[in-house]
Amino acid sequence: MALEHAILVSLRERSGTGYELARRFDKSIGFFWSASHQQIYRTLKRMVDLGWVTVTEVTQHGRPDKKVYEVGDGGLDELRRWLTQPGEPAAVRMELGLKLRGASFGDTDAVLAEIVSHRDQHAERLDVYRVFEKRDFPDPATLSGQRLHQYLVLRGGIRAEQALLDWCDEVIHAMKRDRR
Amino acid sequence: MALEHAILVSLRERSGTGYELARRFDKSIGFFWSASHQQIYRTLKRMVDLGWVTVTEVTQHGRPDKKVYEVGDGGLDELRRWLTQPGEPAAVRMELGLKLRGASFGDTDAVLAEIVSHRDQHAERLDVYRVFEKRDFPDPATLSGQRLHQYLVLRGGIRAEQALLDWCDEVIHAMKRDRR
DNA sequence: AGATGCAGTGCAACTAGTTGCATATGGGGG
DNA sequence: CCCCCATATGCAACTAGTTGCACTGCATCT
Repeated sequence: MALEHAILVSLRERSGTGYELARRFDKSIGFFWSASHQQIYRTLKRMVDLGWVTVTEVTQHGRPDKKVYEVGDGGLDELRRWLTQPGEPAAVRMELGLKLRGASFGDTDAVLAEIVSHRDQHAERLDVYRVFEKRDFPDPATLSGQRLHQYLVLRGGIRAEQALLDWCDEVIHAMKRDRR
Repeated sequence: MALEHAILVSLRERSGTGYELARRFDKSIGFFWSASHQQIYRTLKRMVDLGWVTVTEVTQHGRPDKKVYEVGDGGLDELRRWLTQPGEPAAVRMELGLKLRGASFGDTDAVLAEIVSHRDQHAERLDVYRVFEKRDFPDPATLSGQRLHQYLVLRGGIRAEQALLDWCDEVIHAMKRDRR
């Protein structure tokens, strides 16, 4: 599984609490790997047992105490091991494709309406990514190392959303034409 | 979950055995929804209990007996219900993005090598899809109904693979430049 | 005063999906 | 003759991920 590795990458960039990790998985990391806070807490516990991360309890004033996690030597070893170990290319999972394929057994217009709605959501995400791109990486040609890698991951998100958006538009166009 | 619905769509297009379904999930349906045979057998059993599909045992000569599944009225109802019920847009899950983001903590060249390998696999899949497109849908402008939907799903696969391929090329180019 | 929201951690029960194994029939190749 | 392959179905045990709930404490909005 990769959640451990997602956590290792994120904690390596900056140490933090389970709560903070959950926030990150709603934002940057979450653009290409999602996880709920329950899953994160459970996994952090397991990672402590494995010796991959160390935990420090921090007493706070005015808010609940927290546990700050850091990547230990075992975690670094595992990170490096995972990075060199090849994996399978991602299997595409398009629920909308499934619905489209089944559309003629039900309400074709309802499926079309859902595709229109998804189209708009992809357009919105794409806008968000484009803003990040302009704001955080105004001059991509000068990037190097970790910063370059971050930029390239964002480029992947942009390409994925753009492809989904274009596909939705193609489907909407073709289905509207077919309805006439 | 959507496996039930994937099976309903597939069985609606043509009735068949669990084994046959598993074959289909290795091919056409599998391009956008994968499932192992164990999962399929278990789900089929549950669907019989739910009254969504009916099963007929067929004695065979020369090979093991089989169970042919068909979509029943309950299954058709469920299919229609599912088609009108909106769902979330797919969360993008890019393990390669994760590795890229973590690359600077380990062996950058190993990550690059994996991206090159994935690039080739996406190119291969894309070729397969392009062959299907030319062979099965030589004149897309004339398509209608179910055939049109099948074509559009294939178009989604093509766009997804093309986007992944282009992204891999962008990453490879940028990382090679950075290495110099 | 009460509601809402953010920060913070966690259990219990469930659904989804994977991996390894077991079993049976019959055909083809070494 | 034995092993592998294709057809065909399935259990058991595991890992992964979701959903719903419970608790604390402070700040801010109504």
